[in-house]
Amino acid sequence: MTLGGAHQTLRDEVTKELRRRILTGELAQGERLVEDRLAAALGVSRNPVRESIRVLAAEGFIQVVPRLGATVARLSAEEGEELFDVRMAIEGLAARLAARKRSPATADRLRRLLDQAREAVEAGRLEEVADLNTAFHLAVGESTGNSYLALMMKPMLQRAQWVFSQTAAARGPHSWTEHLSLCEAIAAGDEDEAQARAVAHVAAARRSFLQAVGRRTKHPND
Amino acid sequence: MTLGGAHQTLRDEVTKELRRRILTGELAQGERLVEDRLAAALGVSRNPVRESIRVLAAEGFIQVVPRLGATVARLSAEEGEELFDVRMAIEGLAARLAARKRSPATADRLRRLLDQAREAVEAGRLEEVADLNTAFHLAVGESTGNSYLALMMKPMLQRAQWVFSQTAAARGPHSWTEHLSLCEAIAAGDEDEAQARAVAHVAAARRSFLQAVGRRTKHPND
DNA sequence: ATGTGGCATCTTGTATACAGTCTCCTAACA
DNA sequence: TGTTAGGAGACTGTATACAAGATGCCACAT
Repeated sequence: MTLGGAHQTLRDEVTKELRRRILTGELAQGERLVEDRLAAALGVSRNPVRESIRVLAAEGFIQVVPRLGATVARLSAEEGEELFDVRMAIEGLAARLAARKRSPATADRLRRLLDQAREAVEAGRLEEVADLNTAFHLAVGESTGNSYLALMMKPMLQRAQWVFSQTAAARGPHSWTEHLSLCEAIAAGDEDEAQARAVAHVAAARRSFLQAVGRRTKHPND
Repeated sequence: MTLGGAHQTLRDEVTKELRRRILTGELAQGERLVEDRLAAALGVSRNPVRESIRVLAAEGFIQVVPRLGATVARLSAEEGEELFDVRMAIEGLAARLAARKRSPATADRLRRLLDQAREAVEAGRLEEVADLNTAFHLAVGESTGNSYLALMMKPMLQRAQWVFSQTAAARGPHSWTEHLSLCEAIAAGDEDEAQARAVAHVAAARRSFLQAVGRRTKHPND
C-alpha cells in the first residue's frame, strides 16, 4: 500500500493519515470524503476507511450525514475561539493535578519534550514543532494519572492544533517560555501556580488566535 | 432485525444498543465483545458492529486491542472518582457560559427536562430517570452555544451515568433540588452562582459515589 | 424559455468471503 | 511430571459484492 512504515492495522494507519491530512490542511474544510476514492488513493479497501471515518467523526474532525457521506468539518472563527474556553478549564485542571502528583519522571519527560521542540524550532521543522507542542500539553494531561482526562484531552489538543494551522496563527518564542515556566511549576508541585500558568498560556494562545483572525473578543473580562 | 423501531442506519442503532447495554450493565465490565456473536445477536452483519465498536472505543466505553479483540472497558473506583474532577471543571464552565448566554428558550427547555424527570421518578422509571439526568446536564452544555463543549460533554456525561450505574450509587431528591437551583441561576444569568452550583452539584454526586464505594478521598481540600 | 418527470450514475449501507493470527489443547519427548 | 512442538478452531483484519438511496442531467411538455 501507499502508506509507508511498519503498521499494526490499516485502520490505524488510515486514521493517522487522514488526521494528519486534515491537520495540515491537505484536506480542506468542507471537503467531501468519498470512501471509494480515499480507499483507492491509500491503496486499501473501503472498510478501514469507513472505520477511520467513524473515529475521526467522534473526534470532531469529520462530519457525517447518513446516506449523504462524510466531509471534513468546517471550523468557523467562533468555533475556534470557543475551544479556548474549554482548554483553559481542562488544561488548568490538568496542570493542577499534574503538580499535585509530581514526580521526577514527569518533570524529565516534560523537559525532554521541550528540548526536542527547541531543536525542531532551530531546524525549522514546523510540522514537528506543532506535533511536539501538542505532545507536551498531552504529557501534562497524562502525568495527572487521570486516565479519562488524558483520553479527552487528546482530541481536544489535536483540534487546537487544527485551529492554529487553519488560521495560520503561529506563536513565537513566548510559547516556549510559557511551557518552561509551566513545567517548573509542575515540577515544584505548586498547584495554584501551575494552574495559573496553564490558563495564562492558553489565554495567550487565544490572543494570538484572535489577532490572526482579526477579531476582538466580546468578553475581555475572562 | 431484532432491534425495534424506525432507524436511519444499522450502525447507529447498534451503537445506541451497545451503549445502552453497557450503561445498564447488561454488558459487564471486561466482557469480551465478539463481533460474530454480537452481529448474530442483533441480527446484522459484522460491519455495523465493527464501526460501532470504533465509536464506543473513542468514547471510552470499549477497549480495543488489535488482533485480540474488543472488551467492555473496566472501571476502577479510582477512575470513577477521577471523572468527578473533570466534571467539576467542565460542568462549572458550562453552567457559567450557559448563564452568560441565557435565553427564555433555554430556561424552558431545562425546566421541561426537570419536569419530565420528576414524572419519571414518581412513576418509578429508573432507567428513564438516569437518561433524563444526563439529558439535563447535556442541555446545559448545549445551551452555551459552544459546540465543542457540547460535543465533548456528551461522552463524559454518559460515562458519568455509567459510573453511577456500575456502583449502584443512586442519588435521592437532593439531586433534583440541585438541578432546579442550577437552572434558576442560569435563567437569572448569574454566572458565578451558576458555576458554583454546578460544581457543588458534582461535588455532592462525588460524595454519594464515594459513600457507595466506601472510600474516602485523599484530597478533602478540593 | 421554463418547469418537471424519469433515467443513468454515483455513493453509501450492508452482507459475505477469504486470509492471517492468536489461543488453546493435545501429544510426544525429556 | 514437566515442557514444548504442532495443529485445529476461533476470531479479527481486509477485501469484494450486492442493495438501496441520492444526485444530476436530459428529454419532453407547456
